Amino acid sequence: MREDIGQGWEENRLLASLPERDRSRLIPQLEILTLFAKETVYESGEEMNFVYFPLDCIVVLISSVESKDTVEVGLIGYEGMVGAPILLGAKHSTSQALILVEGKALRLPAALLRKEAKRSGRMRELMLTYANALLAQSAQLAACHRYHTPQARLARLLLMIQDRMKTLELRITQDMLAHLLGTRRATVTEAANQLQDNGLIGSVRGKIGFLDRKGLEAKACSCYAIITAQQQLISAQYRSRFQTS
Amino acid sequence: MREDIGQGWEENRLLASLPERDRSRLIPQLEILTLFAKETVYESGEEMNFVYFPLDCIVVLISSVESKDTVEVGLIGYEGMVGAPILLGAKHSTSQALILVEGKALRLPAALLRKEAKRSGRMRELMLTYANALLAQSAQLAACHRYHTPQARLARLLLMIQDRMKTLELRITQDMLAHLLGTRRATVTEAANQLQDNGLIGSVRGKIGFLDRKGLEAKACSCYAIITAQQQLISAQYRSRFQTS
DNA sequence: TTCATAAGGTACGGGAGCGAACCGAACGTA
DNA sequence: TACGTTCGGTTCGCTCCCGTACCTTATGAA
Repeated sequence: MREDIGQGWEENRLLASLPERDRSRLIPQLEILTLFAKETVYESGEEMNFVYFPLDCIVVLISSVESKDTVEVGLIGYEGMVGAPILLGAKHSTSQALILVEGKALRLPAALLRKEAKRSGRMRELMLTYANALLAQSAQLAACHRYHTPQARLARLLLMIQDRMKTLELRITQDMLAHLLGTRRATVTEAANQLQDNGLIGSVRGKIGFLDRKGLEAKACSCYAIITAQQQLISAQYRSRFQTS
Repeated sequence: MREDIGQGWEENRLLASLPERDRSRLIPQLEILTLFAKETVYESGEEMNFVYFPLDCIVVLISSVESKDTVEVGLIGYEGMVGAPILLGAKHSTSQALILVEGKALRLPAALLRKEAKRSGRMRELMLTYANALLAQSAQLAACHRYHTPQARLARLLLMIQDRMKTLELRITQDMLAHLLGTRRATVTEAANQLQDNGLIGSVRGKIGFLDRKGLEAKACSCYAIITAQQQLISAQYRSRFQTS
């Protein structure tokens, strides 16, 4: 019953939802580390050597058609893991994984994940369920980026980020937001200023403060509710299946 | 060594790639049926009671934000299966699955798939690998729909469809193509006429004929090559892992 | 043959977002 | 304090695509 207290696994919902037996076998193999904003976890096409369980950092999955033409296709925080496709037999990442918000994460060598997933059916099922959430998210975002206004998408994205943060201040540049939304920076500026004029956010150089969550939800497109509902459905599956937490 | 000849499983690459033992257990449980164009296999949010292995039909996965605002997020033919998320623990479909091209498919009750997947690690791995291809496809299409011109996307889509057909004549309306590309029908008309003027396709009421494949590839966006390469990588994994076919 | 319907062609105004560029201000680093 | 760099605000013309609408023609059932 060794615990390695302070590792912080309780902060990650996937790890916290693991059956006690599986988790205690996993924990000693986990390495805690700090991930810094704008660092790349996986380059597109690159081999995935580790999986990461975010504790308080946020990672975004990015798909691109040219080096500068990019869009967000997934957002990952403490509720999930980076590298889920490894469980699907993938060796190489098909998208870029970028640190959006600095913070800590636990990482595990891909080979060990494969071994443990083979051993424990429950652990495998749990993580596959999360992979399903990623798939649903990607599909929804495809439609979102196609149809919704920059402002609605910005509001949605900010809400999704905020859900994965503990503070009310987000360190991010409009340039980065533009890459995630697949628009120009100037478009983000306009959208952000509108939100600010409505008192929903406070936007200053390199930072965005959350002022009025309800108001943001009103401005956000329906995709926010859809994606959030899907993720909560997943969480419910965690609990109902494993009776943990 | 019963064979149930004529079931047609050889036509589906996933089934054909299964280890002989797994396949022979699966085949007696498969039911062959004809799927008709414009039929819905799964409605979005609906329970998935069966998985389908297309033989010569083509199914498209559609994501939507409003009933009329839709985009294609995945295309499935004889190389894959409809309902892969069931393997990820999903009960309900998160996207609509629509028959794009009429044809035959083999279907299997979801419960039986779960049972067989639990029994055979190889079968599970094979199908998860395909799920990974779907994930990659969805992500790539998100960027594609955001950045590429209607004409390039139309060419890409037509090529992807043609890859899954045996004939050179596709029965499809421009209205349907518009739904898949997430544009107006009028936009499809213009794009299709341009392709026709270049002698790449023959477009008549409700039908499109493929005239110049190389030419189409030249007009298609890079996403065609990217998605195709990913799918072929998957196929390579089938073979290398299971030494079948 | 008739007729309703489905499918495609075309046109028009309009607006949203693009690309590019420039400027000023804030930041941090020496 | 000074300076280079990063970041945000703003502008310009422009283009592509949208929404809408109307018309013609093919299709197939009555």
